[in-house]
Amino acid sequence: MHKQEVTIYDVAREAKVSMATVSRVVNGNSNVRKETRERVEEVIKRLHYQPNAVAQGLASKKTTTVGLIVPELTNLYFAELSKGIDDIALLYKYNIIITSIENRLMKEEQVIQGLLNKQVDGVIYMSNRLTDEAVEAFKRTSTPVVLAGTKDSRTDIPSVTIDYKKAGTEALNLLLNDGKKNLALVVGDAEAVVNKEHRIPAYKEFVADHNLPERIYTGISDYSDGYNLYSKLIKDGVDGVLVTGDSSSVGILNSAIDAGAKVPEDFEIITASATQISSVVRPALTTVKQPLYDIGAVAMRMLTKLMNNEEVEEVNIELPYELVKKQSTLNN
Amino acid sequence: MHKQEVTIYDVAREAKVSMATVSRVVNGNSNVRKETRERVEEVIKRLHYQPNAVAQGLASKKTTTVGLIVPELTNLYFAELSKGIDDIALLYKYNIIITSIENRLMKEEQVIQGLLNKQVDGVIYMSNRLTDEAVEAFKRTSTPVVLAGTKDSRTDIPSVTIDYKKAGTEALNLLLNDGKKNLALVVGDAEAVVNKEHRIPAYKEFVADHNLPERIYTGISDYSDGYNLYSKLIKDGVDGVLVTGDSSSVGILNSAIDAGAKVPEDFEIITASATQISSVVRPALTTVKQPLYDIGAVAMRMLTKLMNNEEVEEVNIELPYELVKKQSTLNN
DNA sequence: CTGAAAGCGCTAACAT
DNA sequence: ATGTTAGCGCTTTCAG
Repeated sequence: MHKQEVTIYDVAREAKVSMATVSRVVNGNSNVRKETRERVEEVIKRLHYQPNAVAQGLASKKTTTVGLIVPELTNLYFAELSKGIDDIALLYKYNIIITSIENRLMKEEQVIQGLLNKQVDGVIYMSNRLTDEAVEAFKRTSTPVVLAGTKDSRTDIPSVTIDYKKAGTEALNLLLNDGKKNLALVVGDAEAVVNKEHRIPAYKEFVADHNLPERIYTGISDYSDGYNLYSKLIKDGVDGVLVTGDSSSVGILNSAIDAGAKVPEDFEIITASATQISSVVRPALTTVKQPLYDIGAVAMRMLTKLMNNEEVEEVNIELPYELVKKQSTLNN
Repeated sequence: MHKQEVTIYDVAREAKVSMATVSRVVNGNSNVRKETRERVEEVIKRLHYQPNAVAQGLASKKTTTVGLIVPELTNLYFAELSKGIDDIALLYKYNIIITSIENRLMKEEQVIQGLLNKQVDGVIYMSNRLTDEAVEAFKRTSTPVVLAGTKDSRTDIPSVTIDYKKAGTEALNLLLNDGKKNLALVVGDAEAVVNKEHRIPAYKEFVADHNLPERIYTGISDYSDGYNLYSKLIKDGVDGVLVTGDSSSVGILNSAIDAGAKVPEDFEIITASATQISSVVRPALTTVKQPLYDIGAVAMRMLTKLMNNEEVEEVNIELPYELVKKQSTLNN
């Protein structure tokens, strides 16, 4: 922030009107005579006047900025969500302050507080692990918050998701139909709400219903986690896996290939979150295709309504997903 | 932005000091007696006072916010750069406003102006195509700007990059040493500074020096571009390619595999920007491994110095890269 | 339709 | 070490 050459005051003086009138012109207030407006606009252009958004924010109590909280920047899952958010934000002229919470230099509540101190008009939270502290912080503030790709059972925070439980069950059914009898669930963070309350219960229910052994592997988050897990899966006799993470599913796949396994004949893989990564590997992975872009876009749209105190009929939106059958399953 | 319950004034009254003293405490100014400080801190805690960053910004002319300009959000190349930036930004307590310019709803200069209006303390620009308008905007402002992963010959804007020319030559040499004689260069945006002024000239020089045919394919940006290009490459007799994009190189690879080509025996591929994508495919791609995280981190560090009016010895930094030999080349 | 004036919440001289 | 006093640049009643 450096010297601001031209202020609203300069424009007012030059156009021989008051600051108030310039402000009206800048903000498109209709209560300005045509000639006055044109005169002011001419001066604005001539002087290259640009309003100071910080001063506007202080005076109006609106910053036209929203905060984004994401677990990690280098994850295509969140990047695709963010793109949906970004497009809608642009449409409604909001800027985005993005904060990742992978770096443990700052606690999550501090990150949220920092955003609130910056007076963001709203927040979109995308971490799948909604901590108690975060929930507390969200409850304390009157700033609207929307969860994208995650939900919370403790509260009524608005959210946009898919039906994770149904999607999981559907995927497991595909594996079962392909004749696989030893189905495992591979998850990253077992405490993540979506896993804990949706995917894991869905899996447990499924194997119980079908009299199958229960094999849940947790803490498998990245490529190498997945790669290293494969041998254990084989040792346990697993012949079909539903993997929540994208990179980890690819790790398992490559490990299987390297071990000479035949995918999908001997071993089937389905990933529960499809991004670019899972579509470029060979054999291509069968995936639960979540409408990531749409989840982000709908979440941001909902946030604009909330920030505008508009009526929002449904605050917990579930979007449709698709089970896309590729070559990592037999698809009988 | 909603009702702010507690202001600095409330704290001052409650602690029986002036606003100035509270401000000093909040900002860690040492000119406060220990007991006073503690009393103020107690009140701050008790009242849950949080400074309003917008007001601070207006009064101090510093927003502790930097703007990031990236071509697209869903590209791991930029995500990895951003991660380096983010980590250093966190360290120095800067927030990040991220703006992508893929959406043509707004012209680039408007995006930049928007950032400037928000009074960001600095800008990091990552688009590989630095337009004249952007350069003009950067020249007009006194807000520091650093280019990350790109440079500009028209101006002296600080930048952090690698030696693209040298890296390209080295990669081409590898292909040549493997016995390939019909080497192609596959680029995305031919007008991108890095391509136009570094990679393409390096390639032209190389093929001229070695009496090889010159085959440059431009406009190949994403996976399907790459996938579709392969047949043309084969028709042209190409047996080795250096590909600037990550997704497009994977597209070429998969297309080659699908066509039954033997990689690397019949056809070699090197990608000039390694991200996660190029390492999970099989055969794994030989890559020019750019230190993306470091480029981002160094750029952000440089920006902190610039924002702080500190001395910066070298404003055009080149970081070391590495040619990582994988299975898409013979590596003789 | 336009202007005057009072802030928004905080920082930064300048005094003391 | 602490308080006083101006603003920072803009929006927003409230008059007229």
